[in-house]
Amino acid sequence: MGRHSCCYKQKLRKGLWSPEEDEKLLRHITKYGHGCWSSVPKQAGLQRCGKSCRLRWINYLRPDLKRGTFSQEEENLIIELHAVLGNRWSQIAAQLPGRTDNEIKNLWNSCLKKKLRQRGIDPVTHKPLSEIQNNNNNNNNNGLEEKSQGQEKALSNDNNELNLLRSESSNKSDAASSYDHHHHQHQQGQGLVPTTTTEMEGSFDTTTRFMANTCSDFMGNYNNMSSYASSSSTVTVTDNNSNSCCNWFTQQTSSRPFDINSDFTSSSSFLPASFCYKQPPECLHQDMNVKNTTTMVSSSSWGLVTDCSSVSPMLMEAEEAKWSEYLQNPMLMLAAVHNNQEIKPLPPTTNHLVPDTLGAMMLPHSKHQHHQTSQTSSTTTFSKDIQNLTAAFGHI
DNA sequence: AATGAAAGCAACCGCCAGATA
DNA sequence: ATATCTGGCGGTTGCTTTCAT
Repeated sequence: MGRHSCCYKQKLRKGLWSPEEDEKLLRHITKYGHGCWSSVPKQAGLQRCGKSCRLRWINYLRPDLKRGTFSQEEENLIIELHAVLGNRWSQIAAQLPGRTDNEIKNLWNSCLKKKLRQRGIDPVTHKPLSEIQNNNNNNNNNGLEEKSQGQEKALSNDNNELNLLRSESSNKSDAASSYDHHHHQHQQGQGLVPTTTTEMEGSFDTTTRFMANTCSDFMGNYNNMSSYASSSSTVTVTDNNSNSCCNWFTQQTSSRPFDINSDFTSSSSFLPASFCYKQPPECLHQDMNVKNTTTMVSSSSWGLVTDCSSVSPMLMEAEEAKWSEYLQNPMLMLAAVHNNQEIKPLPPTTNHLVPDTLGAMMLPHSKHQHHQTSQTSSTTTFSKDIQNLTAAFGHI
């Protein structure tokens, strides 16, 4: 139990991936999709287990990965999300496009925990350390509390942390200012919450920003464009009617063993049609200069031509958000908590949509589609995905 | 320059849940 | 109903790089 059958097989390579292996895997997945991961290594000619291939793709080869150092805003977001979600790294990662759960987990364990302790905040409970010590002194029987550190207790202290984060953000670096500037543009482009623009012009209001981002998530993984906007090669495309928006960007791949960007943009045979667009959809207005003739689209941008107007009221009334939405969009919960709104217990059944940061449309065998499509070939499902994309964009 | 410690990071391990045979 | 397979997640390990002495 616990060990996958593929791991029993002999002669499977372990350890670091070579560039040749990366290229094999990348070529295979971009051409056929991953389909059943257990069959990927055989089809791709790799001496690896499917699990290893999956991990390598998710954590390193995915074309929508951002990489690079985390911005101050990203760190703050992670801290706040951790206060709400605990060690649910995948859910936290879902709120940070281009970041992997592994990356965030590493950051947390190696850096953020330490930072919080230095600020006098317990990284587990998100409470002030002094308070924790007092509790320990007053009540030695705190084992249960430690274990249940849960979210309500963490949330009750969230304001402390928020204040700290806000004060830190008020002294944010130039880079962070740039980040906000771009984010502001993004917000305007989205036309989501009217109050957002005003608030963004003032102090950094995380909750407002989260809500805006959450709206984007809710409408199809179009989220956190600001993180892409921090890239010098970002192209923002907005719809003047404020009902749809788009952010076209080129991938930054400087830290990679080989230049995926150049591969993707210069070698059409290496790239499936759905990955590459020669030009943005005609219905969109391009308001920034394009540095590359070929533009990559983040998988998290799939479905970004959406009508947000139907969602904003829901977000503006977080109290109407059901638990399924809280689970789906933790920022909704965070926003509700910040507004002192009641969060009712989890209903017995939740039938929520789960955002897939990779984009279920792009990769045919996401968790929620896998079993529906497992009977069909990966080629067929990929074709369907392209059809979906065509439907979403009108044309490719 | 050498060396040990610390930090950063990639990858593996073990477990779980859902789907399928 | 049960066993098996598979994808996914969080915890952990171990290697590499950076830093301090």
